[in-house]
Amino acid sequence: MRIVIARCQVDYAGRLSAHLAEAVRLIMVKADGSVLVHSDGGSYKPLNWMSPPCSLTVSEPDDDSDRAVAVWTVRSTKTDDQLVIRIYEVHHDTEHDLGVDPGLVKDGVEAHLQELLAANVETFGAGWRLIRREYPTPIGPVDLLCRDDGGSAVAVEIKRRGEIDGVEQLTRYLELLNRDPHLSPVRGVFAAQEIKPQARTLATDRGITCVTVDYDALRGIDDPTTRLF
Amino acid sequence: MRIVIARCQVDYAGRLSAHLAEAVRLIMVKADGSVLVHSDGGSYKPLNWMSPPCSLTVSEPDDDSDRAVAVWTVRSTKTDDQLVIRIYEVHHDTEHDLGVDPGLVKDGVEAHLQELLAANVETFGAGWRLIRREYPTPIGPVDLLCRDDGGSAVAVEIKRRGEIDGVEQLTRYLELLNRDPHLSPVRGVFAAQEIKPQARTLATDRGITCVTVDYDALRGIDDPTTRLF
DNA sequence: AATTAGATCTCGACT
DNA sequence: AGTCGAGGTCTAATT
Repeated sequence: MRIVIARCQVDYAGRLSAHLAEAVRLIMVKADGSVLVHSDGGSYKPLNWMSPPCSLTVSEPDDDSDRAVAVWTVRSTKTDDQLVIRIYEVHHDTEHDLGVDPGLVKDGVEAHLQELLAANVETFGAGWRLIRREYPTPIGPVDLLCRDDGGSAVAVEIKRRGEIDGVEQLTRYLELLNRDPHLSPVRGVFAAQEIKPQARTLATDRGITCVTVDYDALRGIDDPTTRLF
Repeated sequence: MRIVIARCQVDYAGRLSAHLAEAVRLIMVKADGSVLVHSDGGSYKPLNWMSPPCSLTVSEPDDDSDRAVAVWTVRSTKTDDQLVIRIYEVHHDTEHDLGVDPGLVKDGVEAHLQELLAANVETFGAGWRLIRREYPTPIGPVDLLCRDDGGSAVAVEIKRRGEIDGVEQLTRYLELLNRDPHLSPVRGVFAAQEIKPQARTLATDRGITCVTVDYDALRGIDDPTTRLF
């Protein structure tokens, strides 16, 4: 990885055109040839960048009036996207061998939440039983199909964050499931770590029960010895 | 901006939990306190990060058996998100004053395309007139509502890249607009710089006309003196 | 503050 | 290879 701190001007042309006026920025050139231009603030997103696969060519300015000490042109190999970096003053330029990264390990995503809830359907109520996970319907699988203590079918939609589109999705599933005489009547449960007020209102209005799930507590129930990493 | 190249191990706990095993990585600390951890590949997205506002505290490892030379804890000020970076070996550590960035200037976005097409509806055909931009419907505004040379109403949906969901959106608008006896029959035009084959097929199947727009040419028509930056 | 829609979205899974 | 959905989405405009 090459790290350059330089006064530069950047132009991107591709899916859109974007321009960065002359200023001091960090230019990161990764081992795969990708280039990132960062300012000293903002978000984790670079101001400008080129994704791999791409190639970097260094040249001198065409125009003698151009004060640039170097012009970097980064071209995408797949598309005709192009990033032109005019470098006016180099403050820092180092190269580092980072080696291969073992990569990120994630925990806590929706799939794991579904897994935990499937193994602990009594979270929704005593006497609940799981019919199956990913119960198929013509428009896609329902996260969980259960029977409550009274033997009634319940479709459960699980989200990390419960928003309005999740309620819409569950509503569509319920409409289809209720056409099946073996299941009908099927009611709905909307389960999420956090449910937005608007989503809760819509769900309640449609007779859907909202359940906020404590992920850590649930993981504790599932296996009290489980600890992070 | 502080640039550190170090052998490190990273743990994030917040909306999810994520872990990075020990390896050499770039750690970027921006002026606003935000922290980015990059590997020598992948995309512009860091492996792990903390968005501002947040604070960084440096400590020594609690456990004597921990070989770490330093432990950085980055805490979000707003949420209880936390990033813990255990540093085992520092390869590089420099600080740079970048100053304030003038910021990115974009050109070529959908809004500008809509503006240009509104001013040049004859792009779609001779004799076309604009009824109005952002013509309201109960499910949101249609980009352009026009009348063609024969006086028939035409709804125009504009996208930078025409994909299938854009055709679906236009279809919903057309269904609503055609309920209005003052407008009906209303036909549709799907305009984009680039239209995906699947979107084109669906549009054609529904009697929607596809128009690919040359943004640069259109800008030239609108004002021949206009040049980028 | 909350909501909506776009993003050079990115990223992964699945077909 | 294309399509679909989720994201620690982020971001900005709008209500």
